Amino acid sequence: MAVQKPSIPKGTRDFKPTEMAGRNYIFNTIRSVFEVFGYLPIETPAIENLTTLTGKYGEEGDKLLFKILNSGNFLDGISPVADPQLPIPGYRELTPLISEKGLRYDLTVPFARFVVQHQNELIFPFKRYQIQPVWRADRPQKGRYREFFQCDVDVVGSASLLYEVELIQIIDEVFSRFGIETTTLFNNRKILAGIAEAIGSPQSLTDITVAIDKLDKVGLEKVCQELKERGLNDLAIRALQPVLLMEGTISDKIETLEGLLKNSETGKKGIEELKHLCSLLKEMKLRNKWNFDVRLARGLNYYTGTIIEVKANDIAMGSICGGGRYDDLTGIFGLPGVSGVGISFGADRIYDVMAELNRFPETIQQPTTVLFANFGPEEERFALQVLAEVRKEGIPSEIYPDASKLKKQLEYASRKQIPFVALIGKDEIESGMVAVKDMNTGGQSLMGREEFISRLKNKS
RNA sequence: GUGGUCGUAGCUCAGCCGGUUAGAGCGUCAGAUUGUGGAUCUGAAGGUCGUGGGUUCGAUCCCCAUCUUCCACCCCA
Repeated sequence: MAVQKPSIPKGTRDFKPTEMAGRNYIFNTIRSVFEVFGYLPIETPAIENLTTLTGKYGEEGDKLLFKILNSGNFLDGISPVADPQLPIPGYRELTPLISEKGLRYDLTVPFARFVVQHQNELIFPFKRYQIQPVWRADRPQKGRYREFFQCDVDVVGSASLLYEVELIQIIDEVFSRFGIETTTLFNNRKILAGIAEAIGSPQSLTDITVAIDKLDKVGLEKVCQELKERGLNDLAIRALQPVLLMEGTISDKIETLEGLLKNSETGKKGIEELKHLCSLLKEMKLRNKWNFDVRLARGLNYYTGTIIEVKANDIAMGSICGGGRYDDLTGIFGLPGVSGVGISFGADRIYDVMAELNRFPETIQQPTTVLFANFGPEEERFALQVLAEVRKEGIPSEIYPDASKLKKQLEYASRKQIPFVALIGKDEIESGMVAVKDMNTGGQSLMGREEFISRLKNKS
């Protein structure tokens, strides 16, 4: 058989030990912040029933779902070309027949499913965190992978704005610990809905949000042009101008919106929530910036209230954290009227930002503390005993597998950044001492076992 | 899904107008040095030129397809 070139699917990556050190540092930090705020972990399967996933992320989202072909003969019982009289079904019709499972696209929808399924066993408000990979059949590019980790915190079973505040505090704490300066932008879907109402086309909420989301990128003119293409009339577009051009402090913006939305109940509710949130946040003394931004839209269509997005200040990268409130995500699974709010940290993007900004602490690598050199079968037996003692003390240690030249053994230690090498040869066995070489200074000294171990303990 | 881009040794990259046996640096391995790493020197190994077709007397080079990389759009973490 011809050897095949080893490869992994597009948009996926292998992680070497040095990279894992950074990744674990990120996961551990985020996890410990989540726990400080009283969230508990759950996990859900990588694969879900396709019916759980489809239709939750909009039409675009459905296209990005990885679907799993049914096991066995997935064509059993369906034969689209057997009868030439019948029309050949499109992939939309065919997909559910040959695939009934898919890889999860995010952690929020599986969580909603989880909550409904276990509703009688959970304590509400239910606060959970979840750190697991998700998959999207997207085309890879900067900061975009087909397999990546999300770190979600959500709370369901309460509509309290206290949780919005809590999530923004979590964001602040996480990025402070990472040393990344961020800006947390938020908006409220109810305000966007109110705007759509106010300009007389409530049905074009999505079109409006998608278009104005691009304002920073493409400018006012193109946004208006796009709105026109999406079917908005000139009057509506003109009515939208004050929103698009809105500047100044949060209270300035709120004032503008109050004028515009005075006839929209939904809009007024949104403004009220916004004001409440801002007044709470003002008292929190956060270290990172935050701001209200009407132009923030977010495409995920299950959001109904506050929406949140976080960007790193010093680097061009998509959002590194995002989320919002969803009033009825559990409704589709048969549990209506349960409000939830949550955010998701993009661990892989955070890694990229940390790497580029050089924010990883030096101490995250945990290399072996001591290597026992190998001088042959006799010495090996003796070294093994000392090694066991050292390991009993919890000191990461290893022995070189064969009696290669010392040069080679030391080089191995040097490359693995192992700070100490224990040399136990015939002389040492006789005297009961250990020769310890300090790889940083190059110096070497003889010591008894107890001193040896306490020396390693202090250094490790 | 749309548009563009990249692919030559483990890594970073040369390779002239299409022409003999595809090169360099770094790394790897061995030795100089049989109980002492990082330096130096000597030597060696390592290539389906991403893959598959095509044009040509002849293709790493030109054409087509495909995979992969990176980037923009869409969308998003």
